[in-house]
Formats: sequence, C-alpha cells, structure tokens
Amino acid sequence: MKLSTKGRYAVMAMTDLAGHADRRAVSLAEIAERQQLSVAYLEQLFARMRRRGLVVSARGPGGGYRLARPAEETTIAEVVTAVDEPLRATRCGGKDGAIGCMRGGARCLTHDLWEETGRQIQDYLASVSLADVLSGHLRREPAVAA
Amino acid sequence: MKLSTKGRYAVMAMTDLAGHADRRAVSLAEIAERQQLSVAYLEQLFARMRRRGLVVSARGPGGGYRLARPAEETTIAEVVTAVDEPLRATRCGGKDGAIGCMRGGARCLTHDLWEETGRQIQDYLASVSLADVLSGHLRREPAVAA
DNA sequence: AGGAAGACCGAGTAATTTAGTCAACTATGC
DNA sequence: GCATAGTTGACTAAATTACTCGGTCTTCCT
Ligand code: FES
Ligand code: FES
Repeated sequence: MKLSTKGRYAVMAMTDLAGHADRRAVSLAEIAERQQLSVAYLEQLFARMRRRGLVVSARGPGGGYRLARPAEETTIAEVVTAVDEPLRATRCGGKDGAIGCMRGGARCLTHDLWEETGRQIQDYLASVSLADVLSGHLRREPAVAA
Repeated sequence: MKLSTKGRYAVMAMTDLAGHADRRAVSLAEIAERQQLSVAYLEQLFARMRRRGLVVSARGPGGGYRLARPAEETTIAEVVTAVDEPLRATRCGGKDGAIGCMRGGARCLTHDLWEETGRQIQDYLASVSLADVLSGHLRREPAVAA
C-alpha cells in the first residue's frame, strides 16, 4: 500500500472541493489558498483524477473543477489510487518473474499475507466517502466486546 | 503506516526462523542462504527485534537466534513496528506544532481519517501471528453478505 | 591458549522515490 | 483579443530506503 503524503494531499483537496462546490466550479487557486498548497502541485494531482473520471473541468474565466459524482459516491480509495498509481502490497507484484522472493515457482510464505493486508486497507478506504470525511462520520467497527 | 520492504524482509526472516527452530538456535547465515538476503542486512533487522524482545540470541559457535515467545504469540504487527519504528499515519503525527495541515489549532478534516486508517491496519496485522503465516491460516473476514 | 563461528555495533554510501517546480500551450468567456 | 484557468511534460532537489563495510566482543572446541 502507499499512503504517501501525495495521496493525503489529494484527499485534502478533494474534501475541500466537496465542501465548497455549490453549483459553480472551484478553481485550483482557491483550493491552494485554503489548503496551503502550490497551484502547480495541485495541477498534477487533479490531472490524474480527471483522467480517472473523479472530477470534471471547465476552462476559461469562472472555470475550475467540480466533482463528477456526488460526494457520497466518491470513495477515498478511488482518490488515493488515482494519484498513487499502483496499490501493490506484495513484493513480487503478482508476477512470477522470479525477481524477488518468488523462487522456483512457488510463492514465498508471506505472499498471501501482504495480499490480504492490501485488500484489508483497500476495503476500509473504499468504505469511506468524501461525504463521510466531511461530516466526520468515520466508521469505527462496533468492537465486539473485548 | 509503513509497509516497506524492510518490514517485509523482517517478516520473511522471522517466518523462516519460526519454521526452522527445533530446539537449537538458527544462525543468520542459514536464514540469509534460504531467503536470499545478505547477512549484514539481517544483522540490522535482528538487532532491532532483539531490543524489542522478540528474539533471543546466543553467541559463539553453534549460536544464533531463536524466538523469545512461541510463534503463536508473536504477531506480525510487532515485527513490522520493531524494524520500521514509528507507525505514523497522520501527517501531523498527533502533535499540534502547526507545522503541516494543522492550522489555528483545529485538526484538518482528514486527520481523523488517517488516524482511523492506521488503526485499521494495525488491528489487522496484530491479529495475525507468525504461526498463522507459516500455516497459511490468514483470517479473511466472514464477509457479512454484500 | 588459540582459533574459528557467529552475534554485535556504528558509520557510511548508493539507489530509488517523492515532493515540488517551471515554462509553454490551449481553450473559454467577456 | 486579452485575461483567466486548465493541460502537458520535462526537470530538479530533497528525503528516504536499502544495503554495505570494517571492526569488536563472546563463546565454544581442540
Ligand atoms: S511476495 Fe509474492 S512471492 Fe513473495
Ligand atoms: S493530519 Fe493531523 S491535522 Fe491534518
């Protein structure tokens, strides 16, 4: 899994966008101002998110970005994977190129562990939407006693 | 969260150790041989794990390492945090030094999200023991319908 | 006693990744 | 037609990571 600051910034920006998108488009300059980030850097992030279909853009004066889908339907997992590219948790990446730990053809003992870990993170982030973050509604497992 | 290759190597080595420790101590040279890692690198990893009390060492000929506790009681979370040091998921690290995203005194909207994400990963890794990995017994949540 | 096995330690380096910048281009609205 | 704002791609600087090296200290065996 990645979880780099790049992904964090993307989520911050998207949350900001979700919170200030009342009908009109929001310019990167606005977001940069509010979140204390450089416009140039945000451009990079939004370019990727646009390609993934998370946001739509409008050029020219009064232009900017807006969410492609309502905040309730856009998950954190989508945002993170959009900017951080691959979500590889295993070392071999699923390929059996025998580069790393995979020798002879059998996967190493830890392979399944990392794969499952990646799935675990993915599942959690996919269960949280931008709207959840905005409202502070984070799902904490009911904690079945202890 | 970290999840670096360093942590992965540590888990590989520990799993190997757990699988080959029948009474006698296991030397790093053996592990290096089996897992295709350099002895020098393993020394680094085991030094930290020893300080955390995960393994015990014996010097001199016939010496080596062995698990401090049975494989069932040593979790992956312990191994990973031993070699990867801090498990900080948030950008601010909990401190309100106002360095990063924390401005004015209020935590940014995403703060809780990352904190919860970190907890999620931690919880999962803490639920898996070396013995589980060795036996391929990885807990997959029962998946409550869908 | 002495030599070899093997843990122990700290500094140091090389490679990779990440974060962030810049300049030039294109479309749009007034 | 000019200002606004997104689009693109290459480029650099900083940080982190992975990994090595030289040397020391202990213990066992002969
Ligand atoms: S992680 Fe895939 S074979 Fe080791
Ligand atoms: S992550 Fe802690 S304030 Fe933003």
